[in-house]
Amino acid sequence: MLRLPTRTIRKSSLIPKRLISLKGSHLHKPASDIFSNSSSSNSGVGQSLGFMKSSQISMSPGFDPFDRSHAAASNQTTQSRDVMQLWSLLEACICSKYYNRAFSILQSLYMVGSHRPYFIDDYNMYLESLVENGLISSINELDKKLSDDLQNTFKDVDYNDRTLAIMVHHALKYNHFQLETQNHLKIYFRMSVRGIRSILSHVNILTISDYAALHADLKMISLNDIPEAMKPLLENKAQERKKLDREKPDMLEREKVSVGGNSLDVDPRKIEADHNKCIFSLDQEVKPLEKDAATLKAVDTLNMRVVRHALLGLSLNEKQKEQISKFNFDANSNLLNVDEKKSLDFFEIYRSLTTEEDKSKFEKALDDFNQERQRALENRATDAAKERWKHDFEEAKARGDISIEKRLNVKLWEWYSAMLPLVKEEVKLCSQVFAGYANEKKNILKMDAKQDKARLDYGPYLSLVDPEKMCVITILELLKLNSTGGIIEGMRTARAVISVGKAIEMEFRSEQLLKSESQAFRDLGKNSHELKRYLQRAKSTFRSMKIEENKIMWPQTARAKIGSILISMLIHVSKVEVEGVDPVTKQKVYGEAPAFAHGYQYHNGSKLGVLKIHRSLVHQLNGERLVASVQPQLLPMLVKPRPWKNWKSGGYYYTQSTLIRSKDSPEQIAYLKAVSDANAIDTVYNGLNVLGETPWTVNRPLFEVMSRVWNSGKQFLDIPGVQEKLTLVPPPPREADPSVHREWKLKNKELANKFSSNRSTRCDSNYKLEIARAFLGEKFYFPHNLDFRGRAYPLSPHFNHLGNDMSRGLLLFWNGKRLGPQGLKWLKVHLSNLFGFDKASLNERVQFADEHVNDIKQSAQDPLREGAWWMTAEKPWQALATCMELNDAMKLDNPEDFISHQPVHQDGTCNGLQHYAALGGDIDGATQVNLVPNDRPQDVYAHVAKLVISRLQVAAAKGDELAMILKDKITRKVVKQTVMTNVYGVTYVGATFQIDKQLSNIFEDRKYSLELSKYLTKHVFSAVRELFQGAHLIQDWLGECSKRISKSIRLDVDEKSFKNGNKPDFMTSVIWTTPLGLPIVQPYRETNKKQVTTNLQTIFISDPFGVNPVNARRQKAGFPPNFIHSLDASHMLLSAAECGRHGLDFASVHDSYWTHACDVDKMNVFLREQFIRLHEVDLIERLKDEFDERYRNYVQIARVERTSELAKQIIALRTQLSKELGRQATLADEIYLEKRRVQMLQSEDPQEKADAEKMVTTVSLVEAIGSIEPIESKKSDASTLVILTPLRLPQIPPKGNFDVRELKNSKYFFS
Amino acid sequence: MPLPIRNYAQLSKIKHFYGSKFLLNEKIHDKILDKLKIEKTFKNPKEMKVLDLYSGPGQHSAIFYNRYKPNQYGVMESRPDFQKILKEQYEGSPIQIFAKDPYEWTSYTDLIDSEKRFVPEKQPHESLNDKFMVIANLTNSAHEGLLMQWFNCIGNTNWLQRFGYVKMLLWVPVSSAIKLLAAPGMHMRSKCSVVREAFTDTNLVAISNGIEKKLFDKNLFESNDPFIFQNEDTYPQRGDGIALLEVNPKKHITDLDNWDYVTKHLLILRKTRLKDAVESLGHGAKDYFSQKVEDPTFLNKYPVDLTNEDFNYLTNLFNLWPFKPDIYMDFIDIYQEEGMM
DNA sequence: GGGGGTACTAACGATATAAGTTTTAGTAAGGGC
DNA sequence: GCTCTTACTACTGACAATATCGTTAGTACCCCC
Repeated sequence: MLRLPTRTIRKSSLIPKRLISLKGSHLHKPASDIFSNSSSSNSGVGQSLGFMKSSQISMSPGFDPFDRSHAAASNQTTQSRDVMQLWSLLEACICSKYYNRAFSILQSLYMVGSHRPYFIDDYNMYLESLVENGLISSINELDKKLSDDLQNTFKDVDYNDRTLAIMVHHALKYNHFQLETQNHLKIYFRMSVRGIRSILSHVNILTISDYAALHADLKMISLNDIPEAMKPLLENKAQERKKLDREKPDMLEREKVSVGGNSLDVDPRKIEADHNKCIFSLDQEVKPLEKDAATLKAVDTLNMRVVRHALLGLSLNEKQKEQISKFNFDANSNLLNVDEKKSLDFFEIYRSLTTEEDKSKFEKALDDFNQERQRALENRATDAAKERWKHDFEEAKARGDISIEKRLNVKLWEWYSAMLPLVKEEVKLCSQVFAGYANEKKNILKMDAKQDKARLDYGPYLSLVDPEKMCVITILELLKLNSTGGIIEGMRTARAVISVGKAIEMEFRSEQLLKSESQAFRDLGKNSHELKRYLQRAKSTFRSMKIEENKIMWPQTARAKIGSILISMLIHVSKVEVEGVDPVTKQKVYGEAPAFAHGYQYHNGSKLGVLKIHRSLVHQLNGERLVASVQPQLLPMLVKPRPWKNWKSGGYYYTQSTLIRSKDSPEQIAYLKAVSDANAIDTVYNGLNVLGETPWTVNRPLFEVMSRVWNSGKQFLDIPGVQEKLTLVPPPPREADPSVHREWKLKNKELANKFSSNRSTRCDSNYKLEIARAFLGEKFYFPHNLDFRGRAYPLSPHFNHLGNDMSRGLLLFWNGKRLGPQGLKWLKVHLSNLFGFDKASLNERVQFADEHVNDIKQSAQDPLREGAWWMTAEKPWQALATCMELNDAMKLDNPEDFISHQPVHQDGTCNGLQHYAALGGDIDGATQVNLVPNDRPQDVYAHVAKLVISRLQVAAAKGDELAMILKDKITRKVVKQTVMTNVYGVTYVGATFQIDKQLSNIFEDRKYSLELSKYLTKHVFSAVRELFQGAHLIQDWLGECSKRISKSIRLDVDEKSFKNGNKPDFMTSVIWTTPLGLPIVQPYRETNKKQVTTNLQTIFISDPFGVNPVNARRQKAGFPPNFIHSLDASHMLLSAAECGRHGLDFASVHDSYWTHACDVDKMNVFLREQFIRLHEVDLIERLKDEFDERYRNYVQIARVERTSELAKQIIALRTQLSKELGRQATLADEIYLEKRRVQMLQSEDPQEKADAEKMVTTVSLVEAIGSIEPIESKKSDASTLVILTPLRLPQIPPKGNFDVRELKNSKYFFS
Repeated sequence: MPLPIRNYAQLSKIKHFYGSKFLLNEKIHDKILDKLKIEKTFKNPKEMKVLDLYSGPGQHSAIFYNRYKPNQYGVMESRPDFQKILKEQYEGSPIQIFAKDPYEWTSYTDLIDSEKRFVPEKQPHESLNDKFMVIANLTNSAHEGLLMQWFNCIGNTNWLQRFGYVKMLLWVPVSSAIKLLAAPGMHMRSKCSVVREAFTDTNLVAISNGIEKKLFDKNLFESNDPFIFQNEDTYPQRGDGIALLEVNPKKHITDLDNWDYVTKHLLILRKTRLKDAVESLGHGAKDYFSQKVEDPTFLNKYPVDLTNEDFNYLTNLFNLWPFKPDIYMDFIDIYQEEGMM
């Protein structure tokens, strides 16, 4: 039973602490005195973990979530949308060099008042482009342009230091030794707004030469003024110059490169040969990306040699040495090991190294090499695909191949070749239209005029990316989308056009980045190796800056439009050979048909636009390896991810990712940005960076087993077998009963569904395997970001440790650690857990493994033997990996000496319930989920099952028939899923369905089993409720809070919200701050989808920048589980950071934490400490305080009886108000008045304040009464009055007296 | 002895009408029957059998029975409040009450084939069955789907339509009547009106007052001369008006699957010239049809203007196309996938 | 020359579509104590 | 008379989309005063 020292008692003991921390006092020492260990030594953050700082920021009066900071320009939706569109169009026009149009867009932007303060950024972008593209031919011209623009056209705008940086950069294009130039420069520096350094900080405008000229030649700036990252480069440049002046550089001299202090002498002739070969191979295989790629290539070539020599300097065996010398270290031609023969197993080499010194040398070299490869990888994908098609095509042509079944790539090349001229023509037409736009339009034919009008819309976007690339992207995207969206042989048009548009945009972005990068660093060519380090650092500074700078996203409509243009061109040109049967002659007929066709399908009476892919092509696609078309942004990384520093800087190098995957919630981003800018969420970044920095590799033996299974094409474990084609049931005769027709339809739907889900899992497995193959022997990383509740996910979606058993089995930690005695034990426990034997004591689990030692051996040695033991595991692939690991270890004389790479998991027992139990203080509940120390793990599910059984027995005794039938059928398994999902707010129906899934195995009759399930669900729910009483009270409280919040109104509400009279749109979403300070905004709002006309059809999409009314239902249903998830996410990040700090490799799947076997004990200590740290504060109470603060002065709508005194007062007030207004007063008026009152109350002016206190509004009347509960009415008829009341949240439910600190010694908390 | 008939005041006391609407004026029912002259089809009404689906309170059933004294008159009603009043009124009378759900196909097979409590006479599909008629009230807007399915059943000659071309008197919402009766070229022309045109001769027998005639084919009111009754004689009074349709099934083509595919798809692009609209029928359809259709002006028509004859013609061509797509693949399987990104 | 009105067009909103029907919550009524 | 249960009807975001039509708002042009 629950003992109830009420929350108030507990609260009083907490008050002093809370008061201090609320004030943000530095005096407050973490309560870590209790644990004198290192866990809270993390300076600064301390006990508050970030919550206080962050929550204060996001509630401060100056913070407006709908301000432009997140890309919206003001709280007026339409305006922000306009700004966004103008921006993206501006960018597109500038990049396409449509400067006239760009200028007129600037003028439009200038008109948007709220945008004014930021306008100069846009102008700078324009100016920079003018300068870079040589459209300004003298210093004076630029001066004149600037003064014209800023003094006349854009009067109210001032330049900033960035503008000046552009001016400086421009001036330095001319001979800077001339006095005039120098004078200009001096003037610019004098004009500086925030000092010379501020001008010079624009490393993405000023080049090294610029810095060099200013510093070395003109002595206008001192070295200290130059940004840190640039200094070494500059110094080097200076030296180089000197050298250049002195003598011609000696090529041979520079072949002496040193790595890690080891000087390597190399035969110069050999290197020269390498060099040539390399250039040759580059020219042959891959077309240079851009004109200055040649320069980069030289660097790479040098780098290659460095890497090779570094590697050869290690103590390796002969075979390895030979492999290394044969391996082509050119990053571009060795993106990934597509061809296994050529590949080098870095992991194998690394593993064979014996000394730490060798290892670290090796890793250094590998990292250098991988830096280049990562760059190439992120930038070369489309070219690579195209080259492959071309290659296959030419090969086929050489062979004289004319077979009907052309190789896929040959076809693709043909389409590409046919499509390219069309695209080029269209691009040309677009630029003609723009030329016309400049000279004022002239009248043409009506049809053309319409088309041209459309071109004005999409033209700027279409001119940004090389037509060749656009063709490739279009083709690849469409192939990739085959059979998505439930369409059997095709895809949804809407998705296709958006995907293509998005892919074009992505390509544009990374191309931009690369282009500006190589531009910025173009003067740094042939340099020594040390410099590369600096260069890399400078580049990454540069990149981060560039990426962050980019706030522009193309509007969905623009994506859709260019996507549809490209797709319709492809539809037009792509043909496949087809065969059919003439229905009359029954002869085979051959012909040609479009490969893609646009059409429609109905679903529930609504139309759906589809792009069908021709059958003959679909067949071919099934056989192909499509790995080539995986976007590099979706692959693991070869180097450590860019660490998270702020909300949009982290992850891949050439692609922007945001900290939170927000699906179109500007509100969420605004909160995130505010706290990120205030550095209030560093704990989050820390945790996330630990996850990203864990190096992984592929488990080769396991891969080989899978590979064999895969190639057999047969179904195996969770890999579905190859399936030829979908065969549907023939239709029943026409006159068959309608029910038969219905059955037939259902049957076919089911078949199709099974087919496509099989296809997609097989396809998905294929992706996984192919990616794994490509990463065999590599060292790689998973960049992570968060979902909106703060849960971490790897960015690379196909292959990662969150994937299914197969993906997980394939992954190993790159780093190895000696097992030691505990490690061996944990490895065995791990195996036992993977078999589902996880509710026994640790010793029993070890014993389990020991008992199966022969099975382990056999599984490891002959995994594909019929009926091998590992296949019977709950998670077979991981079990096999562990068997192999154990087997290898046991081969040693002392298995404890084994260097283990296998991640060992520790899973929370129903983690959601663990958090609930801690929040609610349920002793029973806490015991059941192992928060309380015990000598063996508790099994909640079994316990609930027991409770259910006893309930049923009681009911059965009373003669309840259903109970009698069920009472012997209840097992742990029946209730498991329901108990688990109960925490996540599963609905009654959902739970019934889950239980039915279990019961239908026992009971034949579907209807009957459903009835039983319904009945049983009730009992399971109440059993869980009983066991976790406190937890459920909290769940209810959370639900009630979110319901009230999402039905509340902000005082400065938009008038538009009241367009439905007294039934306003509710705009308030539930927002809270996690213990780590991450603000969570529930993104559940009504979607406002609109039709957008494209070339093919209209598509139905939502505008991501709209601020729509909240979806109260989802807000309510989502909050309790989301809150818990935000806690488990916080716990995970805290644990990650802690593990990282202690040098553990760490990974997590939400509530399953992974580390090396030997570190499990340490990790367990950390994670328990962090859990305690998290829950030491009364989180619920803090949440209520936060809500009270955040939603202070919000009002809600209620109904009271008209006969009540309050109602009479309000009616009187309203009558009076109406009289004053001369019209019927509305709720909006009342809110306005209340807003005035609140504002005046906060006024500095004592008179005003006094007035406000006297002021009476309808809300203040309610406030005076206090509670309206006695007169509140649920009915909505004439007897009730609709009134506004202040938002009040319900009282916090009492808390049980479980003390979370007991957890410290509970070894089964996670196990 | 005639069956008792309750009046409007009595019947409107019923608690729930489940979204259905009924004409509850005895006199008007009589006038409508006068107008219908079902004797023309049922030469000897005393030999006929009538199945009255969703009969509601059964006022019209009793009126019909009193007038024609058919061989068998069954009402099928599943809604408790109606069942209750039917039982009170007609239990033990010649009107048989079947407490089954007319929505369920099994209700019919059970009633007719298993229980054999109501067995209509099967007649060849040549002319209207003169021994069996269906009356139904599908005025609940939720039943519109069922209405359309029943029309499909005429095409498939299954369900009650397996007993021959069975005349149906259907009470439907005015909106459904407009949809079904739309002629080529009209605003509301859609597949279901093509279905009606293809499988039946349908007349508008009676309709609520206050309906704009221009929503119907302009000839319809002249040729059918529907009886116009007052909304006040219906219950519940709120909601849109209702209409009575007389549906007479007729001979039609049997290649329904292809016909269905062609019609359905072409009517999506109802205002796109046929030459372009056909492309949505499959890969390369435009080429095929441009080549096969002989009359060049035909391809310049709009799908919305086509008659059922035209659709039959196109279906025929489609059927002869060697590269036609698999029409049975023309569906979407449930919404799956889409992970997080 | 200016203002007002008209004509045209873009833009937005509404509606129908097909044809097994579908959750889920909230409210009203009814029945049992 | 009260509370609890049941059943019906109201939700509709999964008409998880699109073609078409009608209306409105905006703009340009012309004519008249």
